[in-house]
Amino acid sequence: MYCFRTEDDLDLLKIAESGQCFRWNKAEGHCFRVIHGGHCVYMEETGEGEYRIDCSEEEFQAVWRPYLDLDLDYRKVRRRVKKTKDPFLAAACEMEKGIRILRQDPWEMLVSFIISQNKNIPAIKKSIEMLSEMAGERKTDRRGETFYAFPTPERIAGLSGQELSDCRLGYRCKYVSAAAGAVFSGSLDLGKLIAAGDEEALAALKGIYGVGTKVANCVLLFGLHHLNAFPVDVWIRKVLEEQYPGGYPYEEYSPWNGIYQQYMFAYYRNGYILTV
DNA sequence: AGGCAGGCTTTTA
DNA sequence: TAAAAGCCTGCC
Repeated sequence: MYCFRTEDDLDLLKIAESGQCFRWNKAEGHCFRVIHGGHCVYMEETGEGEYRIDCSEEEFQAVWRPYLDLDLDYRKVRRRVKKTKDPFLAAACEMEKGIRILRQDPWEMLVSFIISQNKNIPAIKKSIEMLSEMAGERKTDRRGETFYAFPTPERIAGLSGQELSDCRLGYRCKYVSAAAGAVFSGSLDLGKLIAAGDEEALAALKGIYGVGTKVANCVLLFGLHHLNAFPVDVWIRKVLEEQYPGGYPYEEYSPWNGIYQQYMFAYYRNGYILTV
């Protein structure tokens, strides 16, 4: 059991509902069961700014501290937005503070966001769990409960069309296969894209069959931690049309456009209340 | 060349 | 029945 404090933004519920992660599930009380790679922990906010994770300090430092992106000050990110100049984004930041951009596994994000197209979040989660059960390593968490690690590219590349279809992937089966093949064969090196420039990484991702601009930007932001990536989906498209008819000031918010995107996405989808 | 309509699996509300 | 953190193909 490891406990830590932070004065910075960290709202587990908001993160769980933010749409960037699909393997956070509510356990008892305000506790979340989080699967990340081959790890599974229970996380809980035990008091104002106080948190508890059922792992060793070594595991926290090595795995969960980077995962939660605790070394970036999100208060500082929010403070850049001036209420007088940009009331919509300022309100979004204030309402949705506590969201952070997790450092998730690039491969898992690639598959997850390929699956996400034309699905709602419960359906996305179900497919990911089925895929993990089908091809992921079976493990046991600290409470003795079974969980399945997200499958490797090799294991997914080895699944038959029928097996993928059984995970309710529908027409996305061939996309997932193509991605697994590209990563397993080495023609796509996701690790190398972490340090690559935004444009280069985006182009490499879009080279995969089934990956368009929107999915590629989600992988950039949530899998490769390119915090300036700005996925435009149907919700953000509406935000841009309604709130920024004269254009959105990307330059001004660089290199954190992706973080602001998350605030706006959550704010708008939750039914925003703009108080000027 | 670049833009647009139509189709695609399945689940959810 | 429509919509869901879309993308591909074919047509113009």
